[in-house]
Amino acid sequence: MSIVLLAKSLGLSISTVSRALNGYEDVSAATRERVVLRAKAIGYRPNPSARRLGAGKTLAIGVILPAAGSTGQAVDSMYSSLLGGVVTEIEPAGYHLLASMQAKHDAARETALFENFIRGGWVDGLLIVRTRVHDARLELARAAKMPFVAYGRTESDQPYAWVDTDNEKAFRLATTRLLDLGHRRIALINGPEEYSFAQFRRRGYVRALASRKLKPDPTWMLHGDLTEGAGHELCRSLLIRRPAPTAFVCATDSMAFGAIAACREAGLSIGRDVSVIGYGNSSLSAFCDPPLTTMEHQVFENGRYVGRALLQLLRKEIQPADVHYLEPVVLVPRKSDGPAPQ
Amino acid sequence: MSIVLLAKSLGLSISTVSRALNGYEDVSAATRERVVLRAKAIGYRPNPSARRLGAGKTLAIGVILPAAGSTGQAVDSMYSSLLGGVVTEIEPAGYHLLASMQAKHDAARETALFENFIRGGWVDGLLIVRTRVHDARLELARAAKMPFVAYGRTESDQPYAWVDTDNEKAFRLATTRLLDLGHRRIALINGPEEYSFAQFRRRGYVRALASRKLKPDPTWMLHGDLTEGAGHELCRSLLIRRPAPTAFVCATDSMAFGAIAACREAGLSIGRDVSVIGYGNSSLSAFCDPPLTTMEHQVFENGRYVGRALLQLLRKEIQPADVHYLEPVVLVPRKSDGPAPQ
DNA sequence: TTGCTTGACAAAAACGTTTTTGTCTAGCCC
DNA sequence: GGGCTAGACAAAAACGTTTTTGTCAAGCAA
Repeated sequence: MSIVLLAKSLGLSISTVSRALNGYEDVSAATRERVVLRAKAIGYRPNPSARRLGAGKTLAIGVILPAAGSTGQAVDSMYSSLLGGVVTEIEPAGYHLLASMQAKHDAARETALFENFIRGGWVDGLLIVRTRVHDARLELARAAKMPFVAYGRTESDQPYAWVDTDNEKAFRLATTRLLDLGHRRIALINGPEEYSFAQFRRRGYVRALASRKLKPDPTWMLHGDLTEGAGHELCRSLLIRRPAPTAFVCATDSMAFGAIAACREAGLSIGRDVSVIGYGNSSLSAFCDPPLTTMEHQVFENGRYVGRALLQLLRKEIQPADVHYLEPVVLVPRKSDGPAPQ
Repeated sequence: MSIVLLAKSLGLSISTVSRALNGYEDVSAATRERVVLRAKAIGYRPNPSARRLGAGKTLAIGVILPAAGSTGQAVDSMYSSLLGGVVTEIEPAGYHLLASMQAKHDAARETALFENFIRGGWVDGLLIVRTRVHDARLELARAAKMPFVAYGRTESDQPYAWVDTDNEKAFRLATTRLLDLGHRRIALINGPEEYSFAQFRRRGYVRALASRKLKPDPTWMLHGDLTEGAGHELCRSLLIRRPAPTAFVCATDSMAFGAIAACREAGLSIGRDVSVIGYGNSSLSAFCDPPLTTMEHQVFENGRYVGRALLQLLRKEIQPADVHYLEPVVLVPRKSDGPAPQ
């Protein structure tokens, strides 16, 4: 009954107070000021639930966090920074972030959860993270006319809003660097292949090889979870081949650390006998031994971009097709790679 | 108008339909079943906004994510797993997680944000993370009669619900292990001292020393951000002292990795010349070189515990004083520590 | 029979806003 | 002076539920 009291204390009608507070033009400047002042004075805060019902808006952006790895017991830590960036932008506009989580790596359950999210009227907009090559979520969101921004691209014949890292360029750069160092047997330790980022990375890797007339060997492009364990396992399986790779490009720093462990177990010196490049420029990468050559990835900033884009989409200031932000990628050279051994 | 249509299609009143769906006793079993069936058939989903307004509940749990480090540009990655655990539990009960973020390390702004969260009617309950020794947030939540669970203890004369790790025991175990290995000059590389966990860890360290009649030296207990950079810096400042420490107990694995880097730069062999113990059992700790001796910390599981406690508090099935869960801590011995050098 | 209780449902109020539509006055033009 | 417009505010409807209160018949005891 709060706005009622406020209106009463001002001798105005509820509607005038509401319109004054929401900045409508049909309230005189003097009245508006009086209302705003009094509202502040008595500490009036519009009830969000009532507001939502009245305006038909939820003032919330939804996101479904993907579980990391196959155990489903953790969330990829990258997302906390992404969400931090999003919240930083949407919070001042009065929006909040409604987080759900996908318990397991299960596309069907994920779709159901997603549909509930959309259809249930929980949110005004969506953040779709970790896109797949073919991603049913985009179609669902579109069908429900729910504004969204995808973090990562996907295959779609319709325009849609996306923010992505230039994965292809990143892996082209990394692979080219290794080629320039004289490596010819370069393996790719990639993430799960259903995710678009893995496809882009693979493409970058393949193109770098192709530009030197080298034929990429599919058995040297492996996929696994984005964990140290998977990196370790995949690297090991590559090292026992003859001839073995002399260099590894990894989908994340975590995988790179796993690969490094495997190389070390095989008695190889990192940066001399074998080269490893990671991705993400995690805070650790500068402090490990040897410091990891990796690719810089500004997750927090990307989150901010996503947040701004979502707000503009909600206000219909822009169209989905206007949101195509490809984060430039920078290689951070350190000591985990070096000239190819003879 | 959805429930209206559903009611109409059944020839029942809105109230009966509502009560049937919400499991009230004054609806006959037959009618209830008929309603539930039809609701499912026509895909009826109660509008959350209306529900919130009608019931005076928001069906949301609020959390304010603390920024990591002093830059405020990232969120501590630990929290994504904690939130994952919380969501896993509250989701099936129809609750969602509303996330906000604290842009900078600024207690005043944090309090304002927090108050808005509580007073604004955004949430039914709160998750208060990274508690301080004196934490204004608890008083605010209590004053607003908002149920909450604190992740981490604090100094308070009132009972409150908390879930915490046994930080004291963890650091007692770690320090004792080093003492057993013959170390006498053990330094503590701790987190920011305003946080309660840092106090508990310090206490564990001090008590372990005291139990061997060793007098803890305050200049050997340093505080810093929970980052590799801080761990590196603090460790360096300790290594130039004479006599220098032969062992380091660190507040997080990240700090430990930083400390290890500093030791290596000083030409020390980890596990031989110097011992380092971390905390958190991060996925990396098993794969680094040498594998890191650390303490196991089940963040996801703790999140689940928090989620369950929150639900029970909201349903008033338990009192805040009933929620006192101290996660047992286990030391995971690996290779980053060893006998004290002569 | 009367009165009371109980079971099953319905009517209506309440939740606190926003939005739509309405009213009234003053000013202006012809 | 009549009609029109614009400005400023008010009344009332709408949003879609939940909750409170009401109704009515059947059953039962005295």
